[in-house]
Amino acid sequence: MSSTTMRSHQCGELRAEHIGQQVTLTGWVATRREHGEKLAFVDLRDHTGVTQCVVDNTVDVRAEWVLRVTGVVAARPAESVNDRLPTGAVELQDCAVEVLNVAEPPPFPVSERADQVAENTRLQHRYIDIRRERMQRNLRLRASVNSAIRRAMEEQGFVEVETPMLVPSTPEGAREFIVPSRQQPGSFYALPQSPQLFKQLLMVAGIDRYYQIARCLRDEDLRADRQYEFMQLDAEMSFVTQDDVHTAIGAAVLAAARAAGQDPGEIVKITWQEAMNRFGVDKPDMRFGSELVELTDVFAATEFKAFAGAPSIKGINAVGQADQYGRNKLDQMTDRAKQMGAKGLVWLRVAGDGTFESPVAKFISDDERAQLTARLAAEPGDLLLIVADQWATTCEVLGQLRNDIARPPVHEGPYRYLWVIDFPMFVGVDEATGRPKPGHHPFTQPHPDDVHLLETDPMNVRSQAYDLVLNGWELGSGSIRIHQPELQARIFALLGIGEEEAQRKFGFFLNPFKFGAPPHGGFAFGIDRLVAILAGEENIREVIAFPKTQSGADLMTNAPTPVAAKQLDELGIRVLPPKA
RNA sequence: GGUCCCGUGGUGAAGUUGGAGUUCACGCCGGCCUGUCAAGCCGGAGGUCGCGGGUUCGAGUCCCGUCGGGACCGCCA
Repeated sequence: MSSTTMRSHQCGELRAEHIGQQVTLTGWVATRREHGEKLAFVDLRDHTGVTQCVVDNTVDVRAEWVLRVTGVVAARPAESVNDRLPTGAVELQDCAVEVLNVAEPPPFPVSERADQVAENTRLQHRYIDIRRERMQRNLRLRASVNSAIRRAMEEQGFVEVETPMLVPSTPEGAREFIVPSRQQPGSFYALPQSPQLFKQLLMVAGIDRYYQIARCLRDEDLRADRQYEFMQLDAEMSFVTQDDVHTAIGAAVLAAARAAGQDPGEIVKITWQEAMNRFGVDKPDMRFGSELVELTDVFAATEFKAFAGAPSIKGINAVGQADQYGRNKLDQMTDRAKQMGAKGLVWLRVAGDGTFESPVAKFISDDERAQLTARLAAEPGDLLLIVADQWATTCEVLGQLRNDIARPPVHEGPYRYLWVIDFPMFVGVDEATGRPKPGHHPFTQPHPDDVHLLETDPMNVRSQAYDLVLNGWELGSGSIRIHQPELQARIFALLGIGEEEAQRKFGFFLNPFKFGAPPHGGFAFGIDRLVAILAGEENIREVIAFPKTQSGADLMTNAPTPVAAKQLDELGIRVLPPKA
């Protein structure tokens, strides 16, 4: 199957069963070991592995030269068998070497040693970097994941529909990349942040089950888990509840995990409320403990002023970590807590006799200490961290500290998939308008049990929005959408969006809903993030063939570049001089 | 927009209190070598210490700026 006109086998293929066959291999020179005038070993490499070729040392071949070698597969002498190599039982003898191309010495070793090389050097010569086993493994894993997702979606009756890359600019959400129109100078297309509009209209159009492995683009600052362009499994379904969506998307994610050779188990469901209470974040990493513990009632009648009257007091136990955190580190942690909005951070080291070592130990009564010790299961050597504040702040600060202190690296299993459901409909209040701010997008269907609270108690309305989380990474999110114009009007009214504004901003999207929009909902998850975690990589650049740097540059092609004045003229664009 | 870290032959690192571009490993070039597989041995070449300015008798080292790379915050409905 892998043979071509130029080769009979690939470099990782040959085994004892091939002994005696004449074969032709093609590939790159991995290493050359010379032993005098008559003998040299050349390790020939392709993406499948290496094969040792025994050649006459008068043949001049160098690292990364491209060769075609024809020879006879032979057993190695018993003492020369290499157990660390899959092909180590055999070698190619009586070799005829054809140099297909020469090569300059590579700027970095084409091996795992390049893991230590500065990333910009790897990115400048990405075509060499990708020759390495690690990148080959990651890109091929990515292909398997894509393939498994496609298969899982198609088995469930989803239809792949391609949506446009040149779309209207919409004012909401992430910053967009815009593309000037030549035919209408002064007008612009946007590159899609997601196929959101189109996939919902495909439901109106009766596609029923849509999916696409879609490229999405957002002009926001880049991070270890964010690139300008990224791939999503994008899907939408008609006549469903959120459980139907979870089942369908879950099948695709679990199929992807299995394609990566894992046994993913089940996807657990927890509510947003529970996630915040137990883990302090809406994307919990459930691989480790140190969960948040409720302490408000313990300090109901406390003498300690920092805790007295606080609406929410919670704590975590950094088990056995008392020695790890000196005064300096604890001060840094306190600063971090303050940056996140806490008034302070109380830390307590549990001493050998069970008493607390802490600047505030004297304010904590014996009874409070006993209850704290019991609730947090504190043992000598533990470090206890307590925050007292508004419920949301208490949860968020401790959740972040929990991750800082105890979160294992991504490549350490197990893999814990979960759905976080019942997100709040609104998060916070817009300072300028006094209106509630939507938590997801304004087309999200409220929870049916809470619809009656929309006007009277909006901050306690749950939505039918949900996230898929893996080991503390948000893989994606989705929702059941609003398909009823009256309900949509109520939501817009709450957000302070009048009919005219709604028409102007969302008309092209909402008007089609008048023509028979079915109940529908959907989901999208990031394939780059999923593959990174499955590959054990901390950074999505490691699973992207040609990624951009944090400043949005492609170091290999030098994009972005200025363009010719003539090109700008044609588009009716004039570039301002750089700011002084 | 902000905070922090990094920048020394092709690659990775060390470089002390500011005292000659010094050192180590890999790679590269040449030589030796018939069983290596991180081959070995001998020899050699290769640097505007990212760039600019300042302090100083003297700067890889200290200060300011700038460029490039990274982590994070903001941002990502």
